[in-house]
Amino acid sequence: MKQKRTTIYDIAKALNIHATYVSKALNEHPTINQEMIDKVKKKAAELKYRHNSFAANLRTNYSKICGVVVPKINESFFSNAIAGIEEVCSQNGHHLIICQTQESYKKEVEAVETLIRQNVDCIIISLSLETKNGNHLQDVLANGIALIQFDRYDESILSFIVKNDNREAAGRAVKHLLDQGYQKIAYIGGPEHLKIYIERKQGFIDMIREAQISIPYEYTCNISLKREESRKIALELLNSPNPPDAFFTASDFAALGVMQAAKDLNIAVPEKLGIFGFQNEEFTQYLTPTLSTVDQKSMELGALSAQLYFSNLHNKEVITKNYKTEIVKCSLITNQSSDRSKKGSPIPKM
Amino acid sequence: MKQKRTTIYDIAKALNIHATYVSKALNEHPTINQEMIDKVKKKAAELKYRHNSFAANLRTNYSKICGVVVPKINESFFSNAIAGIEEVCSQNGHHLIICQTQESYKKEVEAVETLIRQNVDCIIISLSLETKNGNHLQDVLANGIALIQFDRYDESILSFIVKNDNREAAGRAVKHLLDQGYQKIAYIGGPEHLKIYIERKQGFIDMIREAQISIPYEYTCNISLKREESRKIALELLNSPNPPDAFFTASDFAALGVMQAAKDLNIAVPEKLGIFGFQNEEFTQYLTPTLSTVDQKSMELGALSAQLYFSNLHNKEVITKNYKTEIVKCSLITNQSSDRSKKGSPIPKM
DNA sequence: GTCGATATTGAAATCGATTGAATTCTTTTT
DNA sequence: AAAAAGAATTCAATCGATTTCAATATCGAC
Repeated sequence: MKQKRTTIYDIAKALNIHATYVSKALNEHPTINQEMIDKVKKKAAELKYRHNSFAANLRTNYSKICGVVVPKINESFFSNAIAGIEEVCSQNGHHLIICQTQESYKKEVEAVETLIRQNVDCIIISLSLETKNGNHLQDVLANGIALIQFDRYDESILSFIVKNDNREAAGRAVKHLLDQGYQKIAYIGGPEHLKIYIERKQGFIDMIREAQISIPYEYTCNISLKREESRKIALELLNSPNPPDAFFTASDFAALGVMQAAKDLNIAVPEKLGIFGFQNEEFTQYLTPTLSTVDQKSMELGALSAQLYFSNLHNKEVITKNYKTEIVKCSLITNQSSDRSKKGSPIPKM
Repeated sequence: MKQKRTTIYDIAKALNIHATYVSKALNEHPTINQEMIDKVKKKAAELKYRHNSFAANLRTNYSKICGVVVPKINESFFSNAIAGIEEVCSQNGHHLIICQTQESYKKEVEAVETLIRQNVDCIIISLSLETKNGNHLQDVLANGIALIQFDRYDESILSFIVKNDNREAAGRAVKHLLDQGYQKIAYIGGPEHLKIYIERKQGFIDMIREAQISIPYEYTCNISLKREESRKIALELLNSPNPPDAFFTASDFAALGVMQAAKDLNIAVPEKLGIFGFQNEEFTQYLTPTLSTVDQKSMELGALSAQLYFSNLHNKEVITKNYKTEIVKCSLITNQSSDRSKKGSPIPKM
């Protein structure tokens, strides 16, 4: 059985004043003089009083809780984003309920449902891979809950969007490969119902076009973000009559698969094959050779998402409908897997 | 402004019955017949009714929320533990509020305070490195909130404890090193106000004693879990007149530092130096050579922690005071860094 | 010393669901 | 047909904080 907690009534009784007064004192209501505020606070501490969020939230209809929905909390991109969100939220006296979708659409719908039920003030979400559209987010808006999408979003839903300059960053990564002398660059991307993968591919195409080179049709593939799949795809391409001399992938896990394929076939990286990933997973720096990747500034991305809530949506009487899309610029991390300048056996950075 | 939600009163009005009845129907109270239950549920769905947790929780004093406090959600040990906790909690209709302490005592106290305020039913915690004692957990118990400590615990606090067989697992790891022919094994551990580090060291000592070998005093060091620190310590030891031929460390990050030191000094691993870590961080499998480590079965550990709540503490009128300590057995992952059987240049597993 | 203005404090309603007791309605029993 | 038993439904109180409005106290001015 849970203990009965100290309430404002207990404090009121102890001080022989009215509970209303206690509430006001604790909230430092302007009509209460400082002396009383101190007195009440002292007694509250003495009686180990703790504000009961439920009662307050029921009355005010605000929970000071942000719901966060991400595919996996243990992918570093997301865990860093959460760290950013948490920092900003706790600065603003808000707490986090975190839900994981495991890339499942069904779990995502459930998570959103749960968060609405929990009466969160705001939902910060990154869609699952299975999610084909964001219609389930309409419910969030209908309940007057602030909505912010980051990284993986559906732009047809009215909300703030925080994303990377995926297209430009992809372009810069490909440019780097070209600058290193790679000519036949293959691309392994993700499912194209998600905008980010369209953009990354577009950046790849932009740069290939700009360099006025042409690549065979089979060099671009949109289906795989996972290690094993990418490994197979890379093996096939590398064994073909006209193999690529570099890979740009939309995920580090895909790049890892490519690296594995190169090892399988005893192809030297970066000498014979350049590899460039995307996402800056922690493991990229532990590989041999270390993997070049695009850092999405995930922590900043998360922090910015939360900031948008506090500066634009929080406590705003009328939600102004001028939703913006904020862009966080990626930075390139060029590691050994794409760096031909130091030829010969690379010395691990470690 | 947040929307006003549909309430049981709205449903009651629509069906011309009493709100109480709606509540009971939705909860499938035994005195309500099925026909009515269906009718009410149908109308509820029609009106997009959502149960308001706050109102219910205020009344019942139960929130169906478990608070989780961990040092860092982005260390794989913890994120896997959280995944295990989440699975069990969601199976039991509970949600998670997750707090990060960043290994800071102050943040840990705040997190616990916050969770009590949020009226969570249960707190599952793993202490921060800075935490010297668990006195702040006394408040949790005083509020009748169930308490479960895992991995890093203070045994003087009355609670369930879920931990690994640290001592035995450490012993097995050291045994493995001995079996591989290493004789001069050094140990790098963590701060000994945390029981787990005492235990791991104890396991190390047990096995050294059992093998009837002696090691110099300076071979054991308790101060470092971090990469850079360990690297320095390893460099010093390896440069000493009587260098160790193997390291057993209480954390993978420390092992990583040792590996780095070996590389700095051009010492072949595992030929000249064996390394064995602890925790099974994801990166261990991406290193060259791959790092041997102890898998703490973190997901099971988390799941078991949550299960203890549901099977022993949840809805129990009198909290029976026979708290138990549950042990989850670790499994050894012997990788290249300690495996002399395949001599010569190791082929990465990848 | 009275009036009015301002500063303090109190009363009462409210948020939405739950719960046990009370009431009404239905069915069975005699 | 009346009484008893049982099922279905409603009543009323409650959880703890907030908030609006009313009441009282305090102070200065004339």
